[in-house]
Formats: sequence, structure tokens, C-alpha cells
Amino acid sequence: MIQHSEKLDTDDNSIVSANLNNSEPGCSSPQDEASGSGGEMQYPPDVKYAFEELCPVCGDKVSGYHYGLLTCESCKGFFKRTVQNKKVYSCVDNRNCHIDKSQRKRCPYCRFQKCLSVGMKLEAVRQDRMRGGRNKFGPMYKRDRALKQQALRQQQQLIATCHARFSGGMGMMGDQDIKPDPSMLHQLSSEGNVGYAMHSPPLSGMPSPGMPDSPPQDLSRLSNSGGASQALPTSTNSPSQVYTMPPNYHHSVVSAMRNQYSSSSHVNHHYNHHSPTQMSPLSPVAPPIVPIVPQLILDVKASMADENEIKQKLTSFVQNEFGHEDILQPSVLINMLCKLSDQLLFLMVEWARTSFFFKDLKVEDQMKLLQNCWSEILILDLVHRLVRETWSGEVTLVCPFNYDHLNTQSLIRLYHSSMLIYLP
DNA sequence: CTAGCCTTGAGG
DNA sequence: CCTCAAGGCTAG
Repeated sequence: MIQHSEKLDTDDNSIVSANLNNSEPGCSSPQDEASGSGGEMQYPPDVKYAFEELCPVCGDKVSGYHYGLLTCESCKGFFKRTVQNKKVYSCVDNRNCHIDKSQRKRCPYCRFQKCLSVGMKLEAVRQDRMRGGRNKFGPMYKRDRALKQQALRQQQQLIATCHARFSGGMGMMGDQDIKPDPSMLHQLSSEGNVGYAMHSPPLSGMPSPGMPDSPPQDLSRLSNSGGASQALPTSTNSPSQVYTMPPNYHHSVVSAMRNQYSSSSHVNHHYNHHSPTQMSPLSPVAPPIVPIVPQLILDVKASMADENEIKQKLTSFVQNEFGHEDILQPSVLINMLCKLSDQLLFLMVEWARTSFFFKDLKVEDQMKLLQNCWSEILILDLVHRLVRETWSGEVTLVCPFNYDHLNTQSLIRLYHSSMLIYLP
């Protein structure tokens, strides 16, 4: 998975991930605040379960803020032991071991590197070993919580809107309701993953050192890597950043994208003058041009999601929620579809909130855009996955109805009603 | 060595 | 007081 681009210590409003509380009775956790009262709308508890925050190092359940960010208890202890005892590890493999809950013990070297890469702070480990009290990160934790809570409220508001549409039935989904925003679709067409926010980005104002041993990763690697949060070394965008667009901006972006995706999409390379080994058919005598990847493209790459992690989350969600039930029963199946739709909508909102340009819009405008094109985004995301076949090369259409008799228009409305999900 | 639980203590 | 993020303890 791709860690959100790191930010320098600015008073940003960095994107935060959904931090819905687990609703275990008696479980006191930092997430409690996020789901507190405050006149927010009521949503099914499963939505809250689904987005319980996971440790950015190993994916285990977080126990609170530790050394700069939300982590699990074991990674907290591991980080503390490593720093306090000045441990030096070595990796017997290639220094890129996958770290997850089941394998985190295998390679302490890579685990510690990952701790650093996701933003755990060495300076938060006290040299004098004094217990109790607060450190200088207190205000930052507080701000991060406030941001998470704000994001949560906005997401819940949007989900409520979408729920209203669901409950209105397919017949209510008239064509006049669907007003896709061209710019949004353009963004999606470049990279339509909706699962960006499955991870917790580093706290704002907390640059992470990254992994010097990790080479820049290409797109396929990014989409399929098992690592939960290898920081991309390329991206440094802050909300205040202004992209300087040259006069031929559009042309260069389109060209770069075509070049970028040329391996998987079979587009005509009329603009393929980026390839140093291939002459452009439009200008056969032009010298080869060294590829220059615009910052925008690098940022797009940095915001891509990890397919494996999304898949893992959805799978575990289904197993936890329905593992003991007969999934073939229509009522159970429809219930599952609706819950998964909720999750996808959550992911979509988070993805959109972290998208370039979009995140700079007013919140009200963001809401309007999303409310008007969420269903198109879901479809485009599915189409995108089908084209790229990154979902283990296997996408299953699940529909509780016999749709043989449905015409195209009805099928599209079925899609709109989100009866379309991915199953591994 | 790990990871879950306990104790501590500054700040609100 | 309460909170919660530090460090400490200890069974496995």
C-alpha cells in the first residue's frame, strides 16, 4: 500500500483516514472520541466495525498513539525495545520483507525500517526513561484526532445521502439523478482505485525518513505489493502546493500517462515521444526526448492504493461478519452486499478526499460532486480493475437476481444500486 | 524476544 | 479528578 505523501511541518489539513470506533463494550481506545456524540447521524454498527483503524506497520489493531502515530501494542513495544536497547538488526533476505501481523516477528530489521517509514518517532522514546506524563507530541495527537473526527462526520454525511438513494430503490435512480462530473471522471480514468484510505497516513507535520533501501516502485509493483505502507520517496505535496502548469500542460500529462500505462493499456501512441528508443510517428526526425515525469504524475502514483490490502480487508470483513452464516441465503447475501457497498462508499469518499485538486475544493463542493457521481465512480473502479486485472485476475459479479432478462439500462441501474462487488 | 497488561505522571 | 502515552513487568 502506498503511504500518503509525507508532509513537512506545515499547518496543513492533511488527509486523514476513517477512524471509526470499534464498538466493543468496555473497550476504551483513542477512537472513542471519533465516534462520540455531537448530533451526528446514526449508522449501522457494522460500518464502524469495518473501519476500525489498523496498525500501519503490521495491520494489527491499534491500541493508541505511540511514538508519533496510531500503532498496535506490539509494534509500540518493539519500537521501544529497539530504540532503548540500541538494537541493530540485519535482514537475511532482501531488506524488503513483508510485514504483517503473522510475519512481523520474522524480520526485525524490516519491521523497524517500516516503523520508521510510517513515521514512528525516535525522539519520542525517552532517553531518561521517565514514566508517565506527556511529551511534545500531545498537541499533534489532539489535532490528528480532531481531523479524523471531522473526516468521519463528512463521510457519515455522504454515506447517509447514499443510503437515502439506496433505500429509494432502483426505480428512484432516474437518469436526472446521475450527473457525473467530467473532471472527476477524468481523474478516475487515470487511476481509479477507491481504496486509498485503508491505511493511516503519517500524522501531519511528521515527515518520515522513508526506506533508503527501497528503489522507486513502478505502477504494477505499487498495485500488487504486499507491503502495507512503503513510503514512496517521490511525493511531497502539501495542501498549499500549487502545481505549475506549463502551456502544454494537458498535452504533457496525457503523454506521460500514456507512457506510464502503455504496458497495460493498448492505446495508440500518437504522443509516445517519451520513449527514448522509439521515434514518434508524428515527427520521425525529432530527437528522442528524455522522459520527464511531471510532479502531478508522481503524486498520482503516490496516492494509489494497495489492492492486496483492500482485498484482505474485505475478505476478513466478510469472514468476520458472515463466516458463521449461510451466505447462499438470499437475505444473508443481500445483507452482505449492502454492507460491502457501505464499505466501498467509505473507501470512495476517502480516496476522493485525498485526490489532487479535489481536496482543495470547498467541502460543500466536494460533497456535491461525490453525491452526484458516486455510482459512476464505483462502476469505473470496477471497470478499471477488470481492465488491469489486478484483482488476482478474478472478478466475480454477484447479483441476487436473475438478470438474464434485464436490458442494458436496467443492468446499469443494478450497478448503480451497488449490487456489484468484488470477491476474491 | 514478544506482546499483553500494568504503573506512572504531566496536562487538561 | 480523569486521560492517555510514556516506561515497566512478565508469562510464554
